[in-house]
Amino acid sequence: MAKSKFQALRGMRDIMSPDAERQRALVDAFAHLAGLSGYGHIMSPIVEDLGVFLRVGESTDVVTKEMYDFEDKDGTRIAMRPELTASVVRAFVQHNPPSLPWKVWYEGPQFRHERPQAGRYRQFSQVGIEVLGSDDPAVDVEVIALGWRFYQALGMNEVTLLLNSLGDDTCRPQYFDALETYFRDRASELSEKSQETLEKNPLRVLDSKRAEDQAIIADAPLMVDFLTDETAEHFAAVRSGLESLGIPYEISPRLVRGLDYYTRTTFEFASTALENAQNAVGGGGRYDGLAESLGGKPTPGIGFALGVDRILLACDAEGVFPAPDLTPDVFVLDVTGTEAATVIADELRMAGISVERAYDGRNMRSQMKVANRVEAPWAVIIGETELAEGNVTLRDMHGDSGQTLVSRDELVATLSTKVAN
RNA sequence: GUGGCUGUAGCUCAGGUAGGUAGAGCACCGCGUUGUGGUCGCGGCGGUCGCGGGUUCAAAUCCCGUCAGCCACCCCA
Repeated sequence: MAKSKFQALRGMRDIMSPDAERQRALVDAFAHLAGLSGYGHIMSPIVEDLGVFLRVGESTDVVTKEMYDFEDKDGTRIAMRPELTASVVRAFVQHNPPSLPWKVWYEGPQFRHERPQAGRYRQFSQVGIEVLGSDDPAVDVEVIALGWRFYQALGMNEVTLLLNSLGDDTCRPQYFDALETYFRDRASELSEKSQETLEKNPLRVLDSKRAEDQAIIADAPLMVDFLTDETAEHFAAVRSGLESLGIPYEISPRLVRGLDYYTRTTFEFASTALENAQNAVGGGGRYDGLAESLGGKPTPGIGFALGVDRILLACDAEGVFPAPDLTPDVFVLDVTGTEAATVIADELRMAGISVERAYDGRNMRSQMKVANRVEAPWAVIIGETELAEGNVTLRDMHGDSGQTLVSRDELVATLSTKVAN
């Protein structure tokens, strides 16, 4: 490593070309799909009042331990968003959109102060959607399908959809109690860590990966056995909808999610191509009580967030969705030392032809080497004799058609045709 | 947050377990071709061996600390 006085903060990194272009292409693909389904783009602030997030996850590490929060210059307690659902719901409550359901998609960085690992960064990026104002199971199906179709659009095949229902206000408390009783009776057999988790939220004990907890978790009561008729019906409608779309899913009765606000339908997308523990490439669910807890009218909501960085890692593992090709159409060389290269490059670019060129008055051999390195299929050579006669030399860098003399007036037209092919 | 592994040129890595003052391949630059690339040949640039301290006549090499990355736990996207 060359010595440099500063480096990016822990868990944060510079995403450079061509990875940055690849990430943008991913977001473009997502925006396209979301647009096809009638979702509008929302760009919300990166920082919010701390309270926006406190309401949504008081028993979660995301909110209690990992949040980047600080006091603003006027004393307000603010936080860099650790997730986007809360921000979007805050925006929904604030603007009270007249026509429901309100459907939005988003993309952007989020911050969590965790110990970094591959696929887990302190600043990470997600794409996602949220729908507020309808609890029609068709909405659940549309949301899940959009996530699924997105992975497909990227070429990913090794994604598993895990599905569960966490119940609603009427049935969840009963399940919660049953689970708490069950775990408390066996607390001594649980790992120390799980005993702590039990105090905060018995549901989350189900998430433990510690070997000593597995036997107890395996026999724990299941939410599905506690669902009210109405909730069970909703869940059945969601499953049936997914089946009619041919979207495969796996019922995962112990799937719980990281944030407290989830109700009824919850789901996670896991990549089987990722071998490490960071194999969840997306997740989401219903949060029918969130709008109300942020001061709005009771409004059902559902959404998901997909981890951009992890998706890209999974794409690498599957060998799909490569970075976009940045090869220029044309490379302009100049040995006259005039402004001709500058002018011609500009003309071509304005005609929609991508152009790279040589700088610093290097000799022709060097310029050709650069043209070769960037793999431009065409080279425009500006020399003394050509320039004097109002011409330019056009060289085919790939094929064997050699090079021809082209009048400067016809260069743009000639190259436009060639590049189009 | 806990434990472990790793950190040498832009990249991938050797050297470290017998301390003696840094190497390879690729990449980059130049020459062979005073206006023509890809191959080949020759030459060159490039590192205070993550950082700080200690032991020693001498440290990339041993010791301590620290920072960063990775792995498991945790958490979750």
